[in-house]
Amino acid sequence: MTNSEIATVFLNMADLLEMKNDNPFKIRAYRRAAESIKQLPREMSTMLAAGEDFREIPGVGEAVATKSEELLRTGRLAAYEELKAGMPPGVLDLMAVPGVGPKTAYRLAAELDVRSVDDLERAAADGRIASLTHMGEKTAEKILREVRAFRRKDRRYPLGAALPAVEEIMAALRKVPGVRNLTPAGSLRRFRETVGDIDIMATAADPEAAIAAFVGLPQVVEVLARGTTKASVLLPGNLQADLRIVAHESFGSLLQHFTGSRDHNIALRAFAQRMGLSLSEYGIADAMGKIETFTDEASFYGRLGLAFIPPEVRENQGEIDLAAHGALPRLLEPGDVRGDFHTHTDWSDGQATLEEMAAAAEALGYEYLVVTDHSAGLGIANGLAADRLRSQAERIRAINRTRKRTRLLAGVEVNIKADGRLALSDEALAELDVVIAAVHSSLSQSEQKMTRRVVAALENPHVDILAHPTCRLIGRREPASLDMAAVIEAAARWGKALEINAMPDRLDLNAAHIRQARDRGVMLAIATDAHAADHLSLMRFGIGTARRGWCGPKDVLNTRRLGEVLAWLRRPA
DNA sequence: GCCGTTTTCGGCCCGACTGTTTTCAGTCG
Repeated sequence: MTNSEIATVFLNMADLLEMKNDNPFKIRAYRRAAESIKQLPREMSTMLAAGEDFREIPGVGEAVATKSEELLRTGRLAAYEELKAGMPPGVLDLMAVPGVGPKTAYRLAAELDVRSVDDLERAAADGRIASLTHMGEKTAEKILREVRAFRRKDRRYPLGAALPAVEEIMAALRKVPGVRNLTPAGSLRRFRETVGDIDIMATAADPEAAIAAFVGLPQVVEVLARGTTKASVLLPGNLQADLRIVAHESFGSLLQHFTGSRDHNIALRAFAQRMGLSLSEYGIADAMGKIETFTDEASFYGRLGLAFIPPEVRENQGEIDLAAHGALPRLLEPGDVRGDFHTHTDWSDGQATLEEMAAAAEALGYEYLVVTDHSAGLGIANGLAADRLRSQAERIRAINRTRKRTRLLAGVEVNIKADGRLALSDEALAELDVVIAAVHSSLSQSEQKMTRRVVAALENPHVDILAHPTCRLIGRREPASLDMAAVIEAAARWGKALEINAMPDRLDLNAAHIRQARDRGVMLAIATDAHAADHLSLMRFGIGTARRGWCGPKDVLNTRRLGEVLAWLRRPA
């Protein structure tokens, strides 16, 4: 049973308890524990096998620890089954519809025998919902609208699609006179790999002009709401974007509030409360109720005695305590990056020539660019066998003689075959500056098999970096089942680096695994997997993901100078 | 149910919006 399955059980328990009007703080405790479990960097099954205490997990105490263990050992939870048995069937499913919470779901299930979203739509359409006490026509209409939107709406959007959309909108709004402080908020600002909708905040001399410009953008498909300081629109693909024009004096607290995460804000308010202060989006109130306002986030956090907390780590994962002690790590910044470790050219399936890639790397000011075309082998277009690889390395050396600013390193992305052997001989690999190894096929192997396979590749003394370790494609392909703790352990033992693949649809490793690897002292290499010259600019997605994994410059290989990188590559096997 | 540089008991984040209501409950972020 995975962490996310366990978390779902506790979230469902919280909903069921809420339907029964149980103690709201108990309900919140279950939700907090679930959130904490969902964000764990390690599988609870692994922790159980290692004999670790679940009560070390924030928000998890005696009860949740025992229940988690029961779930892991038996696959069921008696208390949960009992709770469900006392409730109308299907009641939890109704809550998938926005606007239908536990109380509404329970009433509809109990009083109208609504058991599914389909039932819900019928009950809303035929007047039964409107006939209930404390509900009416408007409630029924809203539910009907939400059910239909729910059916056609894609849930979350990949950051790689949302971020360019936001930048386009902001570029247009920047041209509106008097618009200042344009900043994205929400999960996009925190660099989550997917976002639910887009939130943009700004101050403006003439808010209504800013709103008018926003709803008038050419990419707007539909205007959902338009007020004097806030508007919501639908972009292509049903992506919702909100613009909020806020007062300048409260911009800091408002941006902080709308950046979240929810859990970070809850924890921050609890922290403030212990100081006798009360937080809201409008500022910080003292015991007398006097509100102090903040024009920027740093002074808002500062008033609480906290260092500025970067948006990427605002997930209630210990950042508040560290900020209170001035002990937050300095996170990686774009200017720290000196090169890229995973790129393709037209020698295999890339689009650009070696020279074009070198020129693009120079334009970025890189000290080095590692060329890692695919190896020959199973299912990979135009992969290089040993002889072509040798020719490419010669060509690279020739280019290095003419270009001084960026050094090309000869590498390969060698395929890890289904049995864990590599697609190139040790002799061929030995001639190269950098070897990255990656799985590309047989992705549905069992966890044991896949783990053994990847660990075997890491064990090869010529392999330097494991690329896109889980092979996931966000929204399209689930990660391969892989015991990441074992992979990290292997990388630590043999001094290998793990890749943070910066392709926005990969972002692999993910933030939780990055933090786990970093905490274990494993080197990380951020790489774009570029298949064209302009893909080198995707590095920022890798940097954002590394920041979500708490990485600073020393945790990341490509912050090193060329000489240090070459020394690292010669490390003893 | 969880948790402790105010507590092992007594607290637990805050505000807006909506709809159905004579004062508030539910939902959301």
